Amino acid sequence: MSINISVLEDNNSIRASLISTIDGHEHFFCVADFDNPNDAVRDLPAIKPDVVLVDIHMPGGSGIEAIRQLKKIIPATQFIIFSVFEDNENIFDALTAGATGYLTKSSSPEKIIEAIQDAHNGGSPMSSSIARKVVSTFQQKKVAEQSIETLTAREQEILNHLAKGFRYKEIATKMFISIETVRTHIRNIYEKLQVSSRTDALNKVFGK
Amino acid sequence: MSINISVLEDNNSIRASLISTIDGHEHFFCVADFDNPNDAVRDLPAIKPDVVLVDIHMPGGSGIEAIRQLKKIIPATQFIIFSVFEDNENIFDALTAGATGYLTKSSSPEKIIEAIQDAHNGGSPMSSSIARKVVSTFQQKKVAEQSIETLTAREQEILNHLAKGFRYKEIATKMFISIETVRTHIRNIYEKLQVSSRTDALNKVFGK
DNA sequence: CTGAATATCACATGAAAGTGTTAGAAGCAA
DNA sequence: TTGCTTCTAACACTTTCATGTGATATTCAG
Repeated sequence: MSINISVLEDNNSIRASLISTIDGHEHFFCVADFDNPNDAVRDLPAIKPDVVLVDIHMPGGSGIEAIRQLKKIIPATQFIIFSVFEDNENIFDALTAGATGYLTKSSSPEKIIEAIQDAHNGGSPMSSSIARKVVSTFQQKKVAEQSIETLTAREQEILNHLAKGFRYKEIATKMFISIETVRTHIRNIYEKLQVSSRTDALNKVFGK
Repeated sequence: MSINISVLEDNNSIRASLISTIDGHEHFFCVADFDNPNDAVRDLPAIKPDVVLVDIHMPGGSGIEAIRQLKKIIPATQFIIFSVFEDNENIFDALTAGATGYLTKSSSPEKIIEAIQDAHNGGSPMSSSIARKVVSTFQQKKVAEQSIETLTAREQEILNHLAKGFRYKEIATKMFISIETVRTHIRNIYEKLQVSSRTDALNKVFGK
């Protein structure tokens, strides 16, 4: 089972080095390489490689933007970022654009090979320090979760319905209680959360 | 530089195996082990280990719940899940509860040692297949991003104000337009998004 | 047992939000 | 020019929401 790979990287020597790393592996084939995003966006949809290694900063555009466009056309292709940068901004943007892996340029050839294999097998290769940054975005909700704890079970239940956009009437029906009871609970919720509207309450509890 | 580690795992043989893996390493010390969450929540705050390996399913409670409680008291301690399960539910819950790593029980002793080291050094050790599940939650926003593109600049501006919970009157003042105009824009926004309330619109655009 | 917390229900009032319809001004493209 | 889109604005009407001020029942800990 062979893997077809493409490289998008403006630096000639880095690109050459990547290609030789890839072609040095028995089942890996570098089927196309580009030094600018435009050519890549134009040609890759016809080539449909399994995996593409993508640099972020290139003269002529961002590799992230290229991924955003290509992922719509060839969603089965896996994109791995290959960048010197490790900041939250780039990582987050890359992942939302459709990248499934994130390598730093200091990665060894062995790591690169392993990452390509991982991505092709449905994994998301990334260093554990990058994973931490991804994970930490999940944990920023902890502040909000404290305020939710002051609510009773019934109140939390109603809050979740509010979050889904149900009207008081609908909530009442779903919970087999009167609309007046729903009102009362919501009044208490708002008081505990120190807000005075549905949207404010949701913003307070479920972050922005 | 040595690392103090604790183990929370109900299965006696697995726990013993973990402990021997840890103590077999030069700079690792297993300073405490527990076979149930209650004892761990009671004793760990005084012990303050650097890293804790935590099983999810135990008679007496969930390891995830234990992490949730402990992380508040000893936030510097790193928690690594050690579970047979690899489903979205558990992974997501564990990370929001405060776990920074996620290992499956099939991990080799070498991987375990490496994971402990990673977690202690600020990383989030996890397999690339688990990372993929984390990453995919980021990418689910793509559907929403398409619907936002159909909105005009002015409409998007108003949508953002809606998201912050401002009332029509406030939005009108901020944007130097009449409240009637705000209404009109919002009517158009709702039509484009195929919704009929503020909350529904926000859920549609800014994921749930 | 008693009081606090929770859950339930009610009525009144005004503010806010949503719906239907219409319409003028500006800009841009065919 | 004609037509389309966007931004702007207004009026009428209905529904939903927020607030104030009550009340009763249940549960559970001290």
